Amino acid sequence: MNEQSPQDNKIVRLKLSDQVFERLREMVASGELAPGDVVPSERVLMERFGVGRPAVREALQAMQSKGLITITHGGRSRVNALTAGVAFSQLDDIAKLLLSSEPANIDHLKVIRHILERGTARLAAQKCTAKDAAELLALIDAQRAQLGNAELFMKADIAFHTRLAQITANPLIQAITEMMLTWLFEYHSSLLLWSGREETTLSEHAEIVKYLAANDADATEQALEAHLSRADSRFKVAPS
Amino acid sequence: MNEQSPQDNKIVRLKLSDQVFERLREMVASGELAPGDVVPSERVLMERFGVGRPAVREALQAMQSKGLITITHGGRSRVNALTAGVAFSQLDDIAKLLLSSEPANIDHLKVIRHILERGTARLAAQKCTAKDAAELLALIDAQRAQLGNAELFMKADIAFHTRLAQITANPLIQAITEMMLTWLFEYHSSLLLWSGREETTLSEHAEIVKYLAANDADATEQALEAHLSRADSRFKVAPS
DNA sequence: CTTGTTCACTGGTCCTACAAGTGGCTTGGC
DNA sequence: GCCAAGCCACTTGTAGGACCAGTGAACAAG
Repeated sequence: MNEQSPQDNKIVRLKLSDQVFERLREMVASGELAPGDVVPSERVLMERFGVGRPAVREALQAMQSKGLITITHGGRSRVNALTAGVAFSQLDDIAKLLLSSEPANIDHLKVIRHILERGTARLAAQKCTAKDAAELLALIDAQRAQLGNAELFMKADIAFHTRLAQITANPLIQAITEMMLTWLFEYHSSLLLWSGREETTLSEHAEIVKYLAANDADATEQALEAHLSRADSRFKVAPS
Repeated sequence: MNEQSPQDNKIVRLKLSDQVFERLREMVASGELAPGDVVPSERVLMERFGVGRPAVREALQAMQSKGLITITHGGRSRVNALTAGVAFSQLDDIAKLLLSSEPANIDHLKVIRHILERGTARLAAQKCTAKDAAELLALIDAQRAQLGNAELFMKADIAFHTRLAQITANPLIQAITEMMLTWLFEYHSSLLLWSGREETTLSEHAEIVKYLAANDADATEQALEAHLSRADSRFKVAPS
């Protein structure tokens, strides 16, 4: 018999809207509501579940905030394709709070970025094709074209790292990489300072691609780590 | 002048409830609403923002689903302490869907676990103290006591890996580690099969602690990787 | 075939009413 | 003086009705 804490025995009442949400999630999980499908209207769901409009609306709003459906005023709500990116986007609001309320969280996030991108680099090096390498080189050229525009340069930087992650064929890695970089960039966009090292960034990117193309996991990992260690200075908060 | 996609020019109307949510989030971000504080009641917020009760309720529900506040029926809502764990818990619902809808996502998640825990192990090996090592050994003993109970054994396993992550002094790493392990465990709890290798798990844990205590980052990483590679077989989906 | 209009549907917002739950204060008993 | 029980004013949960604002399909006119 399983040991339980006293709280395990408590009867936890679910709100009506939570129960409606569970039903809707089950409909998505089972395929009864498939991506692209129209979501039954509020009035239909009221009748089907025998509840009032507030409970239905609360459940639908929860579905939308989790990225499961898209609600349009006056239009018919639709079921979204279930992707990692959609799922993680619900973290955006609170990520902003976590990063602004505790400056140390910026450094914590950087550490995770290092760990994830090093592992990603190793994996990508094992799977990199000539096409992958060519597209990464094209992205380096596109980034070079943005010299002089800090914001577009950073966006191109994110595109490079996200495409690198794509080589792993792991959609979760790709989504998490893009999400973290977006947070680091967006949070600091107002503090971004020209570091004067963009050419260094570009040549480091090219070096990484060289090792990726050679399918050299160790060299790719080391080049990536060196790149990240130097690039971190770009994300330092300006002295106050 | 920044290049913009056609969508950047669209006028996006914010719902009233979204605007109320923004105000509430700003109050949390600014400290006007601090952890432990009572959240103003629905009636007070209706008056303050000059909106109807539905808009206020929607915004408060969004705050709760993001873990920012706790609402109790009949009681006064409270502001939560902002932690990574609270933030990530909002992913639980959709993580279940992602993992059940696409079996490949289980493998994708395992890959990320490998990458994160390897990096975590390296970092932890650099920071491990005798106290850390002693507590890990105690957790191994506690896990040994759960032989014969698959569910509690797995919970003890999660506790071991989470405590290991704690050594890094990075709350984000700790929260993410615990979250991922909980997903992998919970999702498969109905499919869990005795692998007969629990003693191996325990001795591998002890080996990891030995290298942690010696502050040997390379050996810790390799031992952890070997452990994860073997342990992965335990999470295989039973043939259908 | 294109464009404009209409209308039935959709979601957004509000108000009123009542049910159910919580927490603080008061009172009575020991 | 302390503690427990009860009460009440507050809270959130749920519902129905009403009206506003937006969308999309159908149809008519040019």
